[in-house]
Amino acid sequence: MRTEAEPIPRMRAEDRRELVLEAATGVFGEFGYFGATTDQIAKAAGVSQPYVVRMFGTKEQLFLDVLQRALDRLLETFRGVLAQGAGEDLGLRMGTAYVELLTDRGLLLSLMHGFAMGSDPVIGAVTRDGFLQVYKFLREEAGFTPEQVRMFIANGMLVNTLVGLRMSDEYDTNPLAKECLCVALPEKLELVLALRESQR
Amino acid sequence: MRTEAEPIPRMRAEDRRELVLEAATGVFGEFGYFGATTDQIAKAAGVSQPYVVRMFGTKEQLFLDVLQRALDRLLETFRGVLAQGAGEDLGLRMGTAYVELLTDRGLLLSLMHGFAMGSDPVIGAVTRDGFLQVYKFLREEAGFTPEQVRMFIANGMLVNTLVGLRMSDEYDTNPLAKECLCVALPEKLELVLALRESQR
DNA sequence: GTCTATATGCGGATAGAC
DNA sequence: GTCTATCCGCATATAGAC
Repeated sequence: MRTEAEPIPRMRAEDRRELVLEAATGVFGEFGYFGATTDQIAKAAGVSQPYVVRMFGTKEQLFLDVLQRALDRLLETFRGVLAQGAGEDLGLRMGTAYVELLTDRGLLLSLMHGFAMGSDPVIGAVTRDGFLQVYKFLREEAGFTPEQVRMFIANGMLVNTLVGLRMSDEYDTNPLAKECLCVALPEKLELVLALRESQR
Repeated sequence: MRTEAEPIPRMRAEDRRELVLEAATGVFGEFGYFGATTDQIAKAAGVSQPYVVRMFGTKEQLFLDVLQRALDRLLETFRGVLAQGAGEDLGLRMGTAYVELLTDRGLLLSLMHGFAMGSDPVIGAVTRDGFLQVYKFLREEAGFTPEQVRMFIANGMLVNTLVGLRMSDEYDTNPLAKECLCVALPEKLELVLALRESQR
């Protein structure tokens, strides 16, 4: 029973779309493509489930859009760091920027879930291409040596894994988890720990 | 209509269980926990879907058993390498052994999918513990320095990612994919490429 | 030890009103 | 632009026979 006093919250399609993409990023990041439901995403975005499907056509298309958005942000962030100068500490600054992307809940984790879906004919093709875009950027734009690229990406995947594992949840209670985090994420530890409170 | 000429293939529960675990490892590795279905696993193992559920109680328990088996094999493999001597090339030999584990289809990929499920109350707890077991082994048994541990695990996660992405599928057709693989997996490239044929 | 038949619940998608 | 109602298929799990 709606009255004029409580109007349906409408907004421009573009804004609503961004809102849903943001919500979907968080849910896909936490549960993966198959584990996430369009209803969870809808609730997180504050809209109805059919509307989510309506906006993107299919769940798969929504996931692809989430991946594309995540990739765009990642490259945009890296280019921003590069634009501030390409000194010897470029790798370190980009590593820091990478970890700071974790504040956009699910962004890197959605990509990670995508990386594990290489055998899917459509999602696999998109994620492979996205990964290669990043590789190409590091080599050709950032000017990393092959060895630097390898180390940079490897460390990124390590960060993804530890965040996906929620290892920091046990930082205070499990001494081994604390030690593992200190060893695996030197320089980045504080950033990762700072995120604990902000997420649930 | 069965006759005595085509008997139902029975076997000891233990053997059948191992058969199903092997099949489940492959399917979970390819599709992840939510993406895989007990029916796919049953077909891969050559048994009926209800029997798979009957044997393990629930799909979740089956996945947990798959993860435990994978972890056991991983540590068993590492201990085998360590037993052959702890020279300076230990890291290299263990890295090679790790990649060779890829021949057990889905073993490392199942673990990777588990790593992405840290927020699941039960699966997350198990995978965190498993990851820490490996960390502990590397530090305390293999005697790696913190830096060696970080590099070793980071490279392992990089291998997982590229395999999960099926990047090697494009080795022959996409020059950038080829270059990326050469850069990311020096020393391990041949091993990974050799696996292409053996999988589908 | 293993199957067939089936109950049940859930999730993506569609129809159509407002 | 956004919702409610609902269909339909699929996947896990159960019941029970052989």
